[in-house]
Order: sequence, then structure tokens, then C-alpha cells
Amino acid sequence: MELLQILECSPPLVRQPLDAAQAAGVATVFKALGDPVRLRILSIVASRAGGEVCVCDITDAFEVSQPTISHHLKVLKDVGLLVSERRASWVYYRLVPETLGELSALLNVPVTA
Amino acid sequence: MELLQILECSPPLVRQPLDAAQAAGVATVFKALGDPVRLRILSIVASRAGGEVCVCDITDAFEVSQPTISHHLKVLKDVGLLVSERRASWVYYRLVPETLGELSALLNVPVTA
DNA sequence: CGTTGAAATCGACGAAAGTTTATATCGAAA
DNA sequence: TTTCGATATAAACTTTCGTCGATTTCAACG
Repeated sequence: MELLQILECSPPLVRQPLDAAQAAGVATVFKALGDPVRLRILSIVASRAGGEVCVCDITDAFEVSQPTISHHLKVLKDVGLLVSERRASWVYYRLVPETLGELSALLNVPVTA
Repeated sequence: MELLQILECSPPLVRQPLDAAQAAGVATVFKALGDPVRLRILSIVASRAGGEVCVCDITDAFEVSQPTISHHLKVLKDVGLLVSERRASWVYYRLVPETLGELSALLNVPVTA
């Protein structure tokens, strides 16, 4: 199942109710955002100027173990929020802005008319 | 801790990394969105024309038990996404658009410059 | 009053999630 | 090929979460 496609097909919450299938897909993505460590990782990657962050830099920014960081990165990658690329011994992660944008659109509330 | 205030003080993810306290607060709200039943409940309330939905109508829309729906409503209420009001024997829930809007802003990605 | 219906709370149980330690993989370098 | 540093995977443990049945609260009504 392609989560980004599910997001693209899901109308804003204020427009019409989600069906069960849409809700299941969208919930998977929000669940990935429902952890403080993952949120911080995502914000580090998303706000990085160059667009790329080395795993080693992320690991250094937290007090949890390296496997824990690796696990959280996998979760964020599995839901389509991040992608990774290996170069030499290092792995770099960068944001998938489309996924984040779809999420934002899903939650968007029109200005009070 | 007032979650809406935390949301108001948290910059968009693409702007700057969240600190630990902000991440903890924001994660609580996203965690509430990370369940299919809660997402559907929220979308039902958010998209309702009159702005209000009776608990009885929500319960009828799902196949889970009444206590389960009540539990999910409490979660959504605790994070500031919904508010409730009792009238006679019935309880009505409605959306807090500010909270949803802050979440949307948090995830917003500027158009690719 | 006592009853009835709607909604919330409680207690318990199984499943899922976050973390750690230990181990494996992978690429570079000696 | 052996070693070393970086990252991922595996196994195990603990806590959290979603769900249910049973009970309670609350308001309206006989």
C-alpha cells in the first residue's frame, strides 16, 4: 500500500469523513509522528539547510542508543516521510516534502468565513 | 500543560528543530491522531455541517463498543481537538478548529522556491 | 421515589510500541 | 583478507494502548 497515494486521495478532515481504509493509512503516518524522538528527528532533517542529515549527526543529538535512532528512522522512512541514501560508510536522510504537505493539507482548516 | 499553547509556540518543522519539551507536547496530539477510529471520529465531527455531533450518532457509525468510543472521545478531548457539552441526556462534541489549524501550520511546507 | 436510556468510568486482558544489549552487515582502508 | 567504524537487524523486556464487559453517573420521565 502506498501511503502517499492514500494521503493524496484523502479529503481534508473538515470536508468529509474518512472511510475506514483512508483512516487506516492516514493513522499509520500520524502514528509515526506520535513519538517525541521521531518528531525531533523529523524536524532536524526537515529544517536542515542542505536538506540532508547524516545518521551520525542525529545519533549525537539524542541520549538514546544508536539502534533506537535507527529504528525511529526506519519508521519515518516506512511511512514515506523520509528517504535515505548511502554514501561510503555513511547514510544520509532527507525529507519527502510531498508527504508532509499532504498531511498539512489534510488538517487544514479554512479561514473562518 | 496547555497543549494548544505548546502548538502555538512550536515553529513549523521545516523551520527549526523542536526542543524536547515542544516535541513531547506535539507528539501527544499526533498520537491522538494515530488511531483509525479516532481519525474517523474526528473527521465526522470536523465535517459535520452544524458543527455538533451527538455521541449516539458516533457510536452508531462504528462497530466497536460504546465504552471504546467514549474512551477515544476522551483522548481527542484531552489533547484539545474536541470539546463537549451536555444537553439533557445527550452529549455533543464539536471541533476546536484552532488546534487543528496549528497542527496544519506545524506541518506546512512552503511552496518549493 | 424507581425506572429507563445515554454516556462515562473501572478493571482486566491481549497486542503493539519503545528501548536496550548483542550481533550482523556494509564499505573503506590497511 | 583482516580490521575498523557506521548503520541495520534480532531478540528480549517493559510499558503503553485499544478493546471489552461490568458498573456507575446523570438526566428525564412515570
